[in-house]
Amino acid sequence: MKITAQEEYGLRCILQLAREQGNLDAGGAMQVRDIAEREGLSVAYVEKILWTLGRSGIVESVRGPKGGYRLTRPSEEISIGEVMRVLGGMPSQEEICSQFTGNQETCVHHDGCGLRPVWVSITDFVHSVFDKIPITTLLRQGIDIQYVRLDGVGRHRPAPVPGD
Amino acid sequence: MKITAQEEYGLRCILQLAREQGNLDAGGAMQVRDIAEREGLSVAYVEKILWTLGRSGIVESVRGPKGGYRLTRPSEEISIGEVMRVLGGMPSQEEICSQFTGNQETCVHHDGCGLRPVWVSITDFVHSVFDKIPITTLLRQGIDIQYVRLDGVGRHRPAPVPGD
DNA sequence: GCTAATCCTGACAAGTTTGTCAGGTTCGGA
DNA sequence: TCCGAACCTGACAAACTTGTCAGGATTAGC
Repeated sequence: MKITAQEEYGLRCILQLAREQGNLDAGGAMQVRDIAEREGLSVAYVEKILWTLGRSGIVESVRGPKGGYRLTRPSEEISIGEVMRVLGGMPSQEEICSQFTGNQETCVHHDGCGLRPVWVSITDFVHSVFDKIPITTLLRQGIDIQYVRLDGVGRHRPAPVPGD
Repeated sequence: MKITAQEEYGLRCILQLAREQGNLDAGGAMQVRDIAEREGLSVAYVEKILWTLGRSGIVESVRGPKGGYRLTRPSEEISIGEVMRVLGGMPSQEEICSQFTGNQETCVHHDGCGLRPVWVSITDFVHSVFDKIPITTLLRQGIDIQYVRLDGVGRHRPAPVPGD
């Protein structure tokens, strides 16, 4: 399970915008050059990444001199899962079933898990977790496992929930 | 975030071994050819994957005629995270910090999250989740999100748990 | 101790991802 | 109105991943 370079850098760029969001005037934007400099990336590469993010509506551009990029929504409302999906790392359900079927035309898991490849199980799961985590979590602390209750994972019957 | 082909196929091979585990005599093993056939993969490729798994002690080989592969431990004791790490998709902590630093020599996150790239936060998190899920979960049902209680992820204070 | 079945392993071609380049388009301000 | 700062975008070389190939090493059974 790998984070692609685009995901890493895309998230970093988004985090730069999130940090700056409070400092900007209404209508203000952050320049690609500044982001590139702070992250140690080339301007061309940051442009490419921001273009991808822009196409899907997470960030928007302001053209012309004094232009740049900014988030379209408050950073608290953007989830890690959303950003990762946009950056191409997380394939959608439809794409999944056409991959990883080996040499045969149809999925070969005759019994047990039916047609679902392992892929789907794991990706589904990761999706549902990261869709619930806002990017601001990464600004503060990384993702703290202590806030995820893992009781019952991998068992058939949910373990009793200790009175919270 | 991508599952690599090796992870997908490696997990499938392990699951084949796990399914067969009960049917085998003590000392018995499953042949590469059978696994390859059931998964629709080439024998050569399955050999390569099993060799990787063998090197790290998750499976072991029996050479000669009637040889093959088998798990070294009961399948309930093998976690998805362990298998994924072995198959090369999940880099260890040490490897992580030497990657993804952009064009500069040192990590450029001056403030906020210190030296940790986004990479580390997310990978740490995924590790700690998958290390708790045995591979047998994939045999039964995929990973059922309903058994993972996500309340509070990404918030500072855990949300109340609704009565089960 | 042969033989054949089976695992073992390094080298390599094809495909994908990564990051750069070069040239375009838009638009605020002198 | 024109200039230059800044975003926009397709094409491409380098690096990595994937899956195959060919030949080698081990050992059960005769």
